[in-house]
Formats: sequence, structure tokens, C-alpha cells
Amino acid sequence: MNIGDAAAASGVSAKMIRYYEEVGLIASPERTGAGYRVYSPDDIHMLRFVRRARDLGFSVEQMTSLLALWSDRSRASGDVKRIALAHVSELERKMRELRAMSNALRHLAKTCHGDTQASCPIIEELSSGHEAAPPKPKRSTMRRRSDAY
Amino acid sequence: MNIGDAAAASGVSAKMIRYYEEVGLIASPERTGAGYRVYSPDDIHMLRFVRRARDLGFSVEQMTSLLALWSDRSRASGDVKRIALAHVSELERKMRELRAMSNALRHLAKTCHGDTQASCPIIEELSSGHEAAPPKPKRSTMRRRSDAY
DNA sequence: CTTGACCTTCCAGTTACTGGAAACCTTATC
DNA sequence: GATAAGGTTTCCAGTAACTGGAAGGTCAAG
Repeated sequence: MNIGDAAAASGVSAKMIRYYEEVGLIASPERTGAGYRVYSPDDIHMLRFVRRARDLGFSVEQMTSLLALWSDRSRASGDVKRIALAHVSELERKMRELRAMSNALRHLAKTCHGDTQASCPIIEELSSGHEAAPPKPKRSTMRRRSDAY
Repeated sequence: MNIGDAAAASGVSAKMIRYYEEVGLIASPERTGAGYRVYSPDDIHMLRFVRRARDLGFSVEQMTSLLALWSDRSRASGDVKRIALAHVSELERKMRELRAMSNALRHLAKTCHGDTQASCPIIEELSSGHEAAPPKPKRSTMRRRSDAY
């Protein structure tokens, strides 16, 4: 299986596959005598996972740590567990946010009929997340430089 | 409320707020006599929404269309409904994928104890998404060019 | 009226790609 | 074997969505 087939089977473009190899997210595959990259079914599985993770907003760095979870099987079990559960927390947080957006949007679709209404209470619902700012918005001596992302 | 307070309250950095204004995602706010941008509580709500959407992997272009849903209230109701429901579909797809990843990761945390086991069945579970092969896990020579996007 | 935290614009660099050129490989057809 | 189509290689340039820093103006406290 060469790169074009791998791209078609995984949904990750050939360009991206080469890029991911270049930056070290995925390992360099075997090559044919002519220098063509060849991929195994397992590589395709991994590429599919990468595509999904990327689609869900994970960075290459985060994906590296996700991939390491199952490929680097020699780690201490405590490490694996801790990292995996940290990722689970993040995934669940994202799920909650997606659910909030989805609910709000569905509500919007049902209630806002296109007439020129004043305001939508949906904005409230959506923008008041779990991690809003602390109740003191007054500019004081405290700085919060590393805010989140 | 000037840009620093807006950044602290919304979780979107001042840099990003200016950038979003520059590329047209958000409207240019009022300015003080000295040229300082001033933001209203409504702006904060919107910024919070933007931050969440961005965190969930939506592009600026997609966010523009999401924001238009509630700000451009003069549209025909059919349009609003159609666009909103399209976004809901995408959100739900993302939720399914997050759930799959979360389940797989939790399973990994529970079952893989760090000893040098051979292979993980989790890879199968994760890489075979809804849009992968139908319930027949046998992979044959089928090609699928336009996979998603 | 100075100091320091804040704001402004501008410009350069980064990440994660995407597109294109030039050249080589493979397969099919003549 | 020649040729053409299409796939592959590397490399280089460009884009989107930021991030950081410089140079300078502003505001509130001391």
C-alpha cells in the first residue's frame, strides 16, 4: 500500500502524511526500492485515529502523546493511566461544550423564526461556560498571563 | 471595559481579539478618545462563545457563520433553521467521535497495565469510526476518494 | 510629573498545513 | 522499446491562525 492508497483509506491527504512524518508524529515507513513509502493496515488505523483527533482540535503535540499511549507499551502503568485519564477529562470537557453548543443551536433553530426579535437568551446559555472569569473583573495588581487556550 | 478586561473575562487573549477584529470575525468596537477599544458585556458573551467554538476546532469561517445565526436576525427563518441544523449535525458527529475516543482511552487506562503486551484491540475500536467500514471489519480493496471534509 | 501597567500599530516568526514545480517510477498501450 | 498517463519523490513558496516583540501613546497612583 503506497501513500495514495493510504490517504484514500485513512482520509488523511498524502501531503499531510508526509508532513506528519517530517515533524515526527508518525514513524518513517518502509520504502520500496524506488523510494516509495509503503503502509500497513496498522498504519492506516493509526492515520484514521490521527485524522479524527485532528478534526477534534487536538494539536500535533497532543496527538503525539495520545499515540504514545498505545505504541510505547513499555511505560510504567501509572504513567499510562495518568496520561490516559487526563485525556479523558479533556475529551469529556469538550463533549460538554459540544453538547451546550448543540442544545443552544437546536433551541435557536426552533425558537427564532427569522422575524426581527430583540435578543436571544441563547447567547447567555452558551457563553456562560463552566470556567468563566472569577467574579472580580476589576483591574487590580493580579495578572493572569497564562490564561488557558 | 477595555481590551485587557475583555480578554480576562472571556479567555480570549487581547492579541486574538484584535486579530479577530482585523479578519472580520467580530465587529470593530467603539473607541475612547485615546483610541482604546471598549467592550460591552454582550461582546464578552460573544467572545466566550468564540473561544469555545475555536477550542472545539471550528475555523474562523465556520465561526463567522455560527455568529451570523444570532446576530443577523433579518434572515429568512428557513435559512437560519437549515444552517443551524447543519451545525447541529456536525456537533453531534464530533460528539460521537469524542465519545469513541473517550471510551477507548478509558478502556486503555483500565486494561493495559504497562506490561509488554502484544497488541491492543483498542486501535480497532478507535480507528473504525462511523464513516469507516460498515459492520464488516474485513477490509478489502475498496477505495474511497472523497472521504469527508 | 514621573512611573508602571495598560493600550496602540506594525512587523516578524510559528504551526499546521496546501499547492506547485521538477524529476523519477510504474503501468498500459502501441 | 517508445511514449504517455498517473503516481511518487523532494523542495520551495504561500496561507490561516495565531504569538511575540518593538516603538510609542495613555491613564491612575504616588
